[in-house]
Amino acid sequence: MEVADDIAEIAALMGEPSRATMLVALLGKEALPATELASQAFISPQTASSHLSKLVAGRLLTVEQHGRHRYYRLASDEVGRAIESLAIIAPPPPAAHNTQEDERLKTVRYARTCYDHMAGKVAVAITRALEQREFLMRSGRSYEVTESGKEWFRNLRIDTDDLRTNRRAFALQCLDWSERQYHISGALGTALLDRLLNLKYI
Amino acid sequence: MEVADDIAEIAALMGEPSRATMLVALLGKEALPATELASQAFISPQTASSHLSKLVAGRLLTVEQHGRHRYYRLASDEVGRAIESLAIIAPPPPAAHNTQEDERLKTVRYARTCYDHMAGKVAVAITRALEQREFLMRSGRSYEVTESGKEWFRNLRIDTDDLRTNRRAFALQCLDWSERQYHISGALGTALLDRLLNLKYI
DNA sequence: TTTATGTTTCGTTGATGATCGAAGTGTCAA
DNA sequence: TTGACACTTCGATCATCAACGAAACATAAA
Repeated sequence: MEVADDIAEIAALMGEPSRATMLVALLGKEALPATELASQAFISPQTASSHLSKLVAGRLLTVEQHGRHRYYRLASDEVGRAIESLAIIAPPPPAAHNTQEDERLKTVRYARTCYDHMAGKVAVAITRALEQREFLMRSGRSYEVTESGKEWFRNLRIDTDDLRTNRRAFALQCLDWSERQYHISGALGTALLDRLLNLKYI
Repeated sequence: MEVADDIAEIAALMGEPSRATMLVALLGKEALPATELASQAFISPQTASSHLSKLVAGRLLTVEQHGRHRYYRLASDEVGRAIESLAIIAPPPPAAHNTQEDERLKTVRYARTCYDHMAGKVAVAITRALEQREFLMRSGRSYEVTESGKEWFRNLRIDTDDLRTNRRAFALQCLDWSERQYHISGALGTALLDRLLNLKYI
């Protein structure tokens, strides 16, 4: 199995805790120097160097030399997506022990655009608020907009009837790995995000 | 890093060649017994048993006992998606040595529904055909439907103007890992697939 | 130049884990 | 009951690889 070996190679690179930590660290930031990554993973610079060179050889990271620093970043969006897709399968809700959460993790969670649709704390919060005010209702795997919801969206100059024409991608529930909660994606989510960005709410 | 450890655990499970082979084998089929998986991975039943129990413990697979057989299957669509997302990052196009391709691989590639949108050989072939007849034109990251294309779709009772109302998810290019080619996804792709399934073309 | 800092290479150690033989349990068929 | 088959558990072997100390290299500031 040619393909399986390729997959195994990539997965093995991500399957080592120190490397996984560095990769996740790079999910949030744009690029980080080797020393910073080493300290985040609690390993010595030598060990980090070894890991990083493997990640580069495996095409998961790219390097850029600036003076005596070497800045590492994810090689592509696909790598980021792959890491997220693994996070989604991770163990079920960790039994709510929110006490003193990791600060870096918060940064990642906060207002992450998630490439195409809304995600992260903002999106989840907005979605929950919309649900509580009964502007949005869950319906199987997607959301329905209520009458009062239509009006609310209209105030934001978002025509839900217009978007709805294509029912399929209208307002899907989308599992956000960092919050492990559902939020809206699809056409409605994108329209909402665009609008909020225009209004500079975010 | 709580999250990173979770990711590492999942990735480590996928990062062992024998396990990866079994997972990929399950991507195509619905469910397979332990012995079959063992032979596909070229390992003894004992070793396979060990791997499979780890995959079940890691929530990547589920088991179902039928008589003296145990049928394993992917635990969820998310697991399938994660495996695919890893395959996408795999080494660049393997330099076209199509001679005598693995038979099982072909089976996976053929007419794979890819959960939500069209994928696999059929979808790629259809998409390319549509492009060649100039029913479809690439435009950045999405596709545009030409005038002659509109008519062709209308014959299939697919109203492109209707779908187009929501421009965003209308007809995205979607990279299929098994073919490493772009094909259509989004509203148009789904509508086309539904129609073809109804007409029993597939 | 000297000194400090960022990073790599080398060599060794130690732990983890894949593998299979041997032996066991459970299920089906004769 | 007696086999045959599907699968698991146990135990031992063996290879892989993460980790760091030591040393080297490279760049930048003193």
